[in-house]
Amino acid sequence: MARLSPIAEPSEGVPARAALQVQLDKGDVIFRQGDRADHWYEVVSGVVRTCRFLADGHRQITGFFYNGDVFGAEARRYQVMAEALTPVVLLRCAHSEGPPQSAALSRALTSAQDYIALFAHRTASERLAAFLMAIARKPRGAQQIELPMSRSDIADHLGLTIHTVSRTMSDFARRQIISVEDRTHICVLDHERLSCEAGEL
Amino acid sequence: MARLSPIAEPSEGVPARAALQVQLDKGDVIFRQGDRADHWYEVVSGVVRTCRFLADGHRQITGFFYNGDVFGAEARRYQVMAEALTPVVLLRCAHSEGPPQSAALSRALTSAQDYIALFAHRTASERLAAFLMAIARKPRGAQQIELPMSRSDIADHLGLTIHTVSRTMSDFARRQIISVEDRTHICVLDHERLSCEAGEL
DNA sequence: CGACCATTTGATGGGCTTCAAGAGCAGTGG
DNA sequence: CCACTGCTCTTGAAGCCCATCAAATGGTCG
Repeated sequence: MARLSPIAEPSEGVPARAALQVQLDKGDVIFRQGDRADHWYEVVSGVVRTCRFLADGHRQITGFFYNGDVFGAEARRYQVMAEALTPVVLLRCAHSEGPPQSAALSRALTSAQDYIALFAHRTASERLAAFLMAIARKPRGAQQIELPMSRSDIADHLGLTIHTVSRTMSDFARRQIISVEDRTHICVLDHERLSCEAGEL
Repeated sequence: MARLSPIAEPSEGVPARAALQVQLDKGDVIFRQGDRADHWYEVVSGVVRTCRFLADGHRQITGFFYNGDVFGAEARRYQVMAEALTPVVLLRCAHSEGPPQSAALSRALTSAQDYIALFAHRTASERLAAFLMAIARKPRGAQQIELPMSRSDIADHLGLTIHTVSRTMSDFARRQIISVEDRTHICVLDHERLSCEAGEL
């Protein structure tokens, strides 16, 4: 599963320190909920998802991580499980070599708070639109965006059912806000109306 | 408004450093959303609430903080506003004297994730029950719990309306799970059924 | 008392979940 | 090549939960 390459140079912002470049296949588990949190990661390429399982058995996808994103910056134990959604290349940094930068932690905290805002008092349309816009910002600016995650992943991320996600996606397509090429590729046809749907008036 | 006392000793876990003890009245603003985050705080006594305003004008109460809780550990700028819900005594630590412990940050991150879990796929009963149980754990173990926050605060914290909060509270009382003494005091009559309502089967 | 505010309670409607079924697609094997 | 299987995704119909609209109650303060 994991192929390790020798020492690699971490990206800017991260002080020089031992960082191992790790290569993983689609579906590989990076760490599990409850494991001792002895490393934190930065995505070089590919997409990672983190999720946790709730008391009632529901799955909560807490985030999708792209190039440059940091995850697993918890202290002590991981609060979530991390999996490779596509083949990925990661930089792995040991906590022993210094705590995860408080910069990384507070970035995580900020995104957690943004994520909370997504839930409160927001309709399915608002959630999905906000999600699509966030994804659209991620890679290059092309209006064609790739959704490496399943509908089920999106639903578990947005706190909806796959039915509602699918219905809302179809609704956006019907109204020419997006067009659905296939399951994993959509085009944003009208950024303005999409951001309007997201509630950013 | 703020009465500052000389140097005080921070609580365990926090290395010796300059910490100012601050005393505030009910309603005082501790910091505002967007302010430069130059201090972080630990509650000595009283209750603090943090909130942010969303694009649509809605208010989101992101947390209530009791004795020993840390808030305002953001880097750069505060993401939320903090207010004294009751008269409070706080320890105030400057960021300049070292970053907020990554311990404090990751505690904040953990509680943010717990908070997210509260939102996803949970009914009004589950949310309110979980909230009441969290509050009940906060001070001493007495079954009488105090709610220094208004129904509106609770609603904005749980992503519900005051109507639903009130209705659900009445429903719990009708079913003898809690009893409502007055607006700010309730008793938990049946912890087991309350935790059951919270979804912790 | 009377004004004001927070809270409670009732009635109605809308949005999302749930239940149910069908469509599209990859893999397997005859 | 084509059934057959299993999966994800889509779509339709019905019901429930919560927001909304509306009004009554209770407490505080002048």
